[in-house]
Amino acid sequence: MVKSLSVTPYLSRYSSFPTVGIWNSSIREAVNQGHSRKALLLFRQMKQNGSEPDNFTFPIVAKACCKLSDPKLSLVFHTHVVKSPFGSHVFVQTALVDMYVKHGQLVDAYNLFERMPVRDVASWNAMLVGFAQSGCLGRVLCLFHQMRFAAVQPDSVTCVGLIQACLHAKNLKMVKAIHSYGIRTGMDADVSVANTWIGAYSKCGDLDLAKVIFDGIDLDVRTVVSWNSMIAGFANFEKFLDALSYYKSMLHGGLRPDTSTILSLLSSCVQYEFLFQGTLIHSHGIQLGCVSDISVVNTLISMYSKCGDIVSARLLFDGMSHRTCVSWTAIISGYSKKGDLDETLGLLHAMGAAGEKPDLVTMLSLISGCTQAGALELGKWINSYALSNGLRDNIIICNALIDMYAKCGSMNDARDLFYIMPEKTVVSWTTMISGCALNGEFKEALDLFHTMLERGLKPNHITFLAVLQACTHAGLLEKGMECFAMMTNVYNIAPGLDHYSCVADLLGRRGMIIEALKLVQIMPMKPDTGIWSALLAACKIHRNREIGEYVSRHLFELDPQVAVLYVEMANIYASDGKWDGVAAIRRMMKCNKVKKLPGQSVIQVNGKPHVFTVEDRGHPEGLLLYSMLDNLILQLKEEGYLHLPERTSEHELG
DNA sequence: TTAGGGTTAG
Repeated sequence: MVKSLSVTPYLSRYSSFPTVGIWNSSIREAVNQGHSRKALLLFRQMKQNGSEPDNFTFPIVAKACCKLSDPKLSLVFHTHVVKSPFGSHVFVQTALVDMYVKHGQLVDAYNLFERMPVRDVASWNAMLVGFAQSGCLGRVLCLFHQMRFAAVQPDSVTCVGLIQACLHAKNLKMVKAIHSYGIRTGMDADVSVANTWIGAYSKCGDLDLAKVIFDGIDLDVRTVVSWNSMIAGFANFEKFLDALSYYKSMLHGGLRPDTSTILSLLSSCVQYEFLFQGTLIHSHGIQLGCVSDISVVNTLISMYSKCGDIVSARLLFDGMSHRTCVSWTAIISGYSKKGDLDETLGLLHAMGAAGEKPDLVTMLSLISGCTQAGALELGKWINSYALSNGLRDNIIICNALIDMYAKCGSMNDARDLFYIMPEKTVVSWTTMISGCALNGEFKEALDLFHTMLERGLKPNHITFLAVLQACTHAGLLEKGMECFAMMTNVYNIAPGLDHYSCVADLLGRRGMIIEALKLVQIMPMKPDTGIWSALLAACKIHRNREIGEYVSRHLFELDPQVAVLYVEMANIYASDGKWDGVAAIRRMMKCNKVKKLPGQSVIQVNGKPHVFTVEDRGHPEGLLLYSMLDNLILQLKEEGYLHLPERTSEHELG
């Protein structure tokens, strides 16, 4: 039955005896207002009225079908088109190609495209965008060449499609090549093309270039999408303050932010120190009417839990009338990061009871929670859960599980999983190398690194960091220096501060303090407290008071509130018999109001966390623990390990 | 043309 009443508003203002043109305008109006079902009803009514659809009608109806994404409906529509005398018209066939592309039916789209007797720029674009969105860069480039061979002039849509394909392939070089092609052909004047470039460069990590393009768009031409693309770029790299500053400029310029702006901004707000600003954005979202959008609520839950305000996150979650898998994951992730495994598991069960199944991201949040809490048993349970739910075939899940096993000290489980993985990525190898380094399996770490290279995998900056850490902990100076040189010479990876820290630590531990200091002085970035601390520790081990004083001056300047630094320097003076130096440090600590908070270790036994500090006698089984420790030290000495560090090596201070 | 929950290091 045709509900004629529901479609009359679109027709009544034109005529009671509509022509094909009037039918087309009415259908177009319904589609543009988002009323796709009404558009289809109008189309049906048009045919029942005896009006024959023309080459303009079909593309509009195809657009309605696209929005409804119902393959059955599309098939019915296709049969209508075939029967029509306009079925072979280029507009109509292009609309069909586009419809199949939007439904993800690329084979059907391409079959139709290949049989088209005439193709215009829109037909080529529809197919090209289809391949681009599926990440087939090779096919996109091939189609682009064929298009130019067929003497069809590419336009801004072609350009956007090409950029999307390069983004899928994460090919920054190709993005730049297409950018220069776009400039040569004058397509950069189109704001939507410029917006795509901003998005492309920021996704590839080149935020400076994104800024250059953004600045190049005239103020009165910039759209909300231009601003959103820039803000999303900062959000991708968790640069909240930059994102916020652009948001403020956007407001100053009189533009009204939309849901996308709020979502990006919220997703970049991930630190406790920004919680207040996050709350302000939340209220902006309410003013703008965005919080009725479920995605915004999900992101708010995530924002509050990442900023450490799990209570607000839970309030929002509990107040939701409808929850998706993303909502459950956001709150589970919050509790899991907090280390609250009881609540995490409770929510996982509640999720199942509510009829939602955990997906890949939910599983990753759960595994990462176990890793942080050191909950090996629960981690194993999640492993079997993933296995029985068909999620254990996923490389990312396996990588997270390997990391969990390694960080919980269960290297055999990590190995078992690593070796049965049918396919491994650089992340898998890096996780395993890093796990070996963490657990003192230095030879295995280096063997894995070489096997990885032999298999033709390209290590990244994190792989090198893991390898350098293995070398540092094992004291393998030559090997470490070899890998450090390999980074730049073979793999063209510029070492970061962390890599320099590792090498400085490696040199310092071996007593090459002058060489370590020289490295710190010549490196291209400003040394941080970490690298100076490594040098200070080396000065302490090798009793180098002179360089120790120089290093500590830098450290005091950078952060005068770090207690360890005073302790280390006092130890250097004490070991040199310079008691006036020790006294001076004590005075500095008092003057700067520094208090030494002891470091803590946490271990879970039978699901219960136990917290320890240095020389902690407060544990209920403290006496037993220390007698066991003394026993172990005695046994080690008997085995020939004579140079054990003293348990109370720290100089009494504070 | 822009957007939500997440794996390797730190």
